[in-house]
Amino acid sequence: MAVFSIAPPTSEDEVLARVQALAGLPLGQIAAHLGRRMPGNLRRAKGWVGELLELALGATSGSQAAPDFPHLGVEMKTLPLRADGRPKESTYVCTVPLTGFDICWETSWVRRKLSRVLWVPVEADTGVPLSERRVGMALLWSPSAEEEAILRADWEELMEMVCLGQLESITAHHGVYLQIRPKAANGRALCEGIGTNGEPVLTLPRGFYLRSGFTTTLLGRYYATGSFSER
DNA sequence: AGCTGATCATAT
DNA sequence: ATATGATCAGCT
Repeated sequence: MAVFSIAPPTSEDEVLARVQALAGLPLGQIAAHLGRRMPGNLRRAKGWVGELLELALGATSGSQAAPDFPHLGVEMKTLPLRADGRPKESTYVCTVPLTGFDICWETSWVRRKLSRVLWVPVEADTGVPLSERRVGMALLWSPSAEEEAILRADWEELMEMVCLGQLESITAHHGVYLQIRPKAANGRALCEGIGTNGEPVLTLPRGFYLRSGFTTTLLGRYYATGSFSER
């Protein structure tokens, strides 16, 4: 079957209708419908599930630095779930601007990315074959005032360290909801950062991630007693 | 078992 | 190299 594309949705309601139609479907069925190859596992295809769902929903992805649904300002994130329904991984948000020019939360990349997110839970229990893992009920989310206040505090604390040349002392232990971790092809990948004396240095590229504890709480509000793919 | 640090693939 | 999509795997 040939790969074909699906037109971008024109409203949030359309996004929701499409993603709700996927709820309960196994990834193998979605992949077959879209003519996508099924990897045996995700070891060498870590982004496969996210790319499949982007295609299925009509996201105009690619590697452009834009939301998945640019016209709607909506970002889509898959959320891999353990057998018990809790997210098993943190969620990558965006690259950390290591040259320190992004100093305003209001206009920050993190805030823009997280302003409107379509969370799409997907079964990720390694005991279940990839093709049999099902899509869950999605959640279209914006941070509450309380959530944003904590995200902002995390971001400001972390970015202050970046700007002050304290990058090398930042570990994944910093931050309540947000953390900074390496985000690179490998340990030899380098980019420019700020050294301890303000001088340019080469360092490992980093990314902002949302802790899985945060996304667990997000889902918990909506899936308190519900089943995986039905509300 | 959960978490941190490291890594994999693809497009531009 | 930097953006997109993330998960892997070793250590505590």
